[in-house]
Amino acid sequence: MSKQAVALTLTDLNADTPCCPPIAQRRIPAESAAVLAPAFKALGDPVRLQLMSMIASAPDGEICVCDLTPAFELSGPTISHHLKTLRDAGLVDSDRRGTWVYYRARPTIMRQLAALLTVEAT
Amino acid sequence: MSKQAVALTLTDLNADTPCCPPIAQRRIPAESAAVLAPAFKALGDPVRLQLMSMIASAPDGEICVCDLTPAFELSGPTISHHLKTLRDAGLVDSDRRGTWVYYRARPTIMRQLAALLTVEAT
DNA sequence: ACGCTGATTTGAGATCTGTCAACCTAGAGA
DNA sequence: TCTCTAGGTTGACAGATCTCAAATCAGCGT
Repeated sequence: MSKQAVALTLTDLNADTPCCPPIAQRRIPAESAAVLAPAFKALGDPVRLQLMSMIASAPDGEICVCDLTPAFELSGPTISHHLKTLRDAGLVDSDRRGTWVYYRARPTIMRQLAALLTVEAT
Repeated sequence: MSKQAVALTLTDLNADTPCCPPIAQRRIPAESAAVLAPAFKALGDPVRLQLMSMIASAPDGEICVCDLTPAFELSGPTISHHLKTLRDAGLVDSDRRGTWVYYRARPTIMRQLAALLTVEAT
C-alpha cells in the first residue's frame, strides 16, 4: 500500500472507521504498526496510564493540570513531560483557559486501540 | 526468568472477569496501573506489535519462531528478545515441540486490555 | 509595570531499551 | 557419540527514557 504515512497518524487514528482489522484477525502491516505502536507505548507507563485514566474519566470531560499534578508524588515538570507524551501520541488534547490548562481524552483513538485488541469469542 | 513476577501478572490479567472498569469510566488505581502498564508497554514497539499480530492471527492458533524470524530484517537474538518481552508481559505463551518452538496468544489478556480502552458511545 | 501563580521547556544524570556478535542449550538423527 | 539446526542467553554499546532543578513562558492581579 502506498498510502501517505504522515496522514495516517492524523487521519486514520482519528477516523470513525477502524484503521485496521483486529491484530488477531489479520497480520498488521509494518506501516500500521509504526503508527500504532507509539500510542500503546504512551500507555505503557504506570504514571501515564493513570493520567490517561484521570483525564478520560473526568466528570466534565476535561480536567485541569492543577488537579492532575498533586495526585502524584512527582514534580510538575515530570507530569508535564508525561502529558506531552500523551499529547504527542494523539491520546489527549490540551486547552489553555486563562492561567489553567485543561486536558481531554480523544475517544476515537481509544476506540481504535480497543478495536485492535478485539478477539473473537472462543 | 522470575516465575513469580509473571505469575502475579497472570493472576490478575488472566481472570475472565475484567480486572478493572474501563479507564474512561473510573480512575485506575496505582496498583492496577503498575500491573497493566507493562502489557501496553510490550505492545509499544512496532516489531513486537507485528509479532503479536502474527502470533494472534496465526491460522492454527500458533506459529513457529522459524516463521516469525524471517519476516523481519532483524537478527535471531533480537526476535528472541522481543518474544521474551511479550512472554514476560503475559501476552503470549511458548511451547517447545521437538526442535521448534511455537507461540500462541493469550486471548483473555488481550480482552482485558481491549475492555480497559472501551469508551462509551458519544 | 510589577509580582504572583500555573504550566512548559531546557539541561543534566541515572537508568532502561533495542540491537547484534558470540556463545550456549535442546533436540533430532545418523 | 557426534553433528547439525532451531532458539535462547550473555555481554556490550548506542540511543532513548524518566526524573528533577533551574529557567522560561503565559495570564491574572494589584
